[in-house]
Amino acid sequence: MTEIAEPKTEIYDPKTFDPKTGIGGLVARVRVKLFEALDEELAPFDITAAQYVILVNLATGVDSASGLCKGVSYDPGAMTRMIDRLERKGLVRRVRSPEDRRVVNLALTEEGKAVYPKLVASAAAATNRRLRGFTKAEAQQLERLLQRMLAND
Amino acid sequence: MTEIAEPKTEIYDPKTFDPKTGIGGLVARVRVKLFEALDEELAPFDITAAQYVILVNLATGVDSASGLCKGVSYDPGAMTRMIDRLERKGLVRRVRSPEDRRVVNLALTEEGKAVYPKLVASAAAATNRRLRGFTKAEAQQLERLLQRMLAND
DNA sequence: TGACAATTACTGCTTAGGCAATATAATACA
DNA sequence: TGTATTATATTGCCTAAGCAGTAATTGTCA
Repeated sequence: MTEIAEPKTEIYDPKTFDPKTGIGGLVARVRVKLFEALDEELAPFDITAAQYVILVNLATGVDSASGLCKGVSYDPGAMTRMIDRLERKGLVRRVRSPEDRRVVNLALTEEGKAVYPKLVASAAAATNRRLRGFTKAEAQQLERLLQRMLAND
Repeated sequence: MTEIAEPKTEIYDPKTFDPKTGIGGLVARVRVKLFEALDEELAPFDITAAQYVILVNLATGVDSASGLCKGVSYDPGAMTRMIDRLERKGLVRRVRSPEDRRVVNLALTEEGKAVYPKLVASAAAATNRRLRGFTKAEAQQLERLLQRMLAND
């Protein structure tokens, strides 16, 4: 019987796997801490971490609701309401696209563009707080490892 | 003027910080992917990833609602209802504590104990899927880096 | 002892995301 | 051309988490 060479990818043995210290649990807890720190830094601007993520995407090229949904794995319905909130705050503008009349083009307003750099600086500060004690090389290595996990699709 | 020696911990420069590739965004997206994989693996058992986390804590020593809240950074009200759901499913049992009559002691039912190992194996499989291409050493290094981020309080 | 504070669990209210159904517009193609 | 399929955005409904307020119990300490 010819066996296909199966790559050895069993990092965790299901028999001995410790769910408390597994990477899943760690990632979840780190994410909570990072979002807490970010919400704290952004509170003076009355912006939540979730809203900040949307603004980042709009500031860096994404210009439609469907593009946002794909970029941040968000439900279209939730996205509509998220944009409602950002529009009410005067940070985002909706403009029906002339080329494709199904799409609503999104863009930061002048006010949105004005606060954006401050939000980014706050995010950097929040991240730095959590990375206390890290060298730059360690932070970059962490980035690379996480990017490889993301790439596994 | 005497300056206090400030440790150099500025991993990210607020001026040049790229929010798209920052560790915060990466962690958030990796977490989404891990939870998707976990939900998928747990679907046959009709258990969500969030419920699984609670069961893990109950199986590994935590025995009260307040203990759970501390362990998983969860709101007490949300926890009450989470336990309601697990109790309805017959996986968890509430017993008023005789020592401290404020607390409700929690424990896995026989049925809960019976499925638990299968859930853990599913979680290991879900994690392994995301770690395809990783060596064991790389996975352990990722664990260490995440643990250090958690320890920064 | 007795008054006050802290802890634990719970309930109502609000906010917000996921899913399904819908309307509109664009695209494919027979 | 006309019809079916796909894409985009929106709305309603359901679920679930956070927050504030409450009741019961325990701890503190003057």
